[in-house]
Amino acid sequence: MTPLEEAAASRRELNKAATREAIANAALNLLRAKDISDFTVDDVATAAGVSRRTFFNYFPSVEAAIASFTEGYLDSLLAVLAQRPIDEPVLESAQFALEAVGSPRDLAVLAETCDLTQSPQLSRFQLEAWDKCSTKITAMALERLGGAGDELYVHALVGAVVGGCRAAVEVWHRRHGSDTSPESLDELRQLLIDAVGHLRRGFAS
Amino acid sequence: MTPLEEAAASRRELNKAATREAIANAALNLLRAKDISDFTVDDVATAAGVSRRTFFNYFPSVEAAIASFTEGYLDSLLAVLAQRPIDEPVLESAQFALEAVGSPRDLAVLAETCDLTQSPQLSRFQLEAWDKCSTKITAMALERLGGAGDELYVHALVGAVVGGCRAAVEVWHRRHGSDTSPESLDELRQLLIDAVGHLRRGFAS
DNA sequence: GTGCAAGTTTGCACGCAGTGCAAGTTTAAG
DNA sequence: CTTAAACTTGCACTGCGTGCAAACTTGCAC
Repeated sequence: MTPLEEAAASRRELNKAATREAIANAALNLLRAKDISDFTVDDVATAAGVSRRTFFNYFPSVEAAIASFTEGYLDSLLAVLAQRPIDEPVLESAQFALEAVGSPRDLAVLAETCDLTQSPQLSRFQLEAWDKCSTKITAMALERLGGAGDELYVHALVGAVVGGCRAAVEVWHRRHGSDTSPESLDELRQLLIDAVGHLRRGFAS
Repeated sequence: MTPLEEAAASRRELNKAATREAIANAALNLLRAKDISDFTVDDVATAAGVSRRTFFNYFPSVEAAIASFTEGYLDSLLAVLAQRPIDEPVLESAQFALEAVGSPRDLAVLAETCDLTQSPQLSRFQLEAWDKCSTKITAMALERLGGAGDELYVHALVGAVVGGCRAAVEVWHRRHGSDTSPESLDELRQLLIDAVGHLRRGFAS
């Protein structure tokens, strides 16, 4: 276990991470089986092998547990983005990150949870995940520019990119529904890149 | 009362609309006075002069009542958009709508609720309001094009526009905080238009 | 008007969400 | 081994959101 990649790998941290994952997975599995309104926090906690109270030590609601997968994917995307050279145009960096992001597994879970998002409340948590991502990217971009860039320009650019990506996911979902086969996921990735491509090209219509 | 503007103005409809407004205003007034976690649905209902149960006949939560103002503003924007000529470029239509939208009152309330949005849950409902707006605009655009336009292109364009507008509101809020004076609101409107302007111009950096 | 049908408000009751608290259990470190 | 800090758990309590049925209001026809 390389200390650089698995920082802070004390037993405590490992246990916490494992518990968190167990809870999130338990929630996802239950959501796969039935509607979110047909099971309770108690059910998730029991399935994860922890008490109801412990569940709330990790997530404020079932919805938050589910949305943690979306957050995870977007955070890994952010990590790629953070390592791009400073002088690379932002939209190129975005396309690179979308292309590069790790195992198809992350993208697959994003796609699946997207399909499983039926309830309004869960939908709100998913929106929040995207919004948190926008905030982080904007902060990163502003920090990199060090006060050189126009505030509105940067915020609007990031907002547009993230908005475009959300649109791409929605288009994919309309077309493929719950199909998370590798080919389907390839198209999702392509749609994401194309959406950013439209931004690069500008909207002339 | 012109039947064209105030459609379905039966006594029933009027009463319902009045009650709805009373509840939303009661919620907003309470939020002005204290943190959202420091009052309950009961408080809002009492302030609005209805029973707790009736509150829930109109809104599923206090947050939804507050977010109804944002929805109202965005819907009025949508109404302007719907009346633009079909051949006008979308981004020009958007700028026109942002410029034209009615009384500064609507914009003022949007700005104020934005400043009052501290709690994560309220924030989620606000995000939902913007997202509903995206969905409606996209549906309108697709219907207008009648299958002629590229699905991804339209979705991405709308997503980018709405994302950019949200960014503009955030920038304004960072700069002006809770200042909803006419001059401040003028700058908000200008930021919104400039954000769409950046999209028209394309992001070249 | 009278009366009826449809829509609206309200109280009641129930299960569940989310949180503070304090007592128990596990881990890290001297 | 001991001790402090971190983590888990049970308990209790407030408030949310909803189904239901009884009142009440409105619209419409006779």
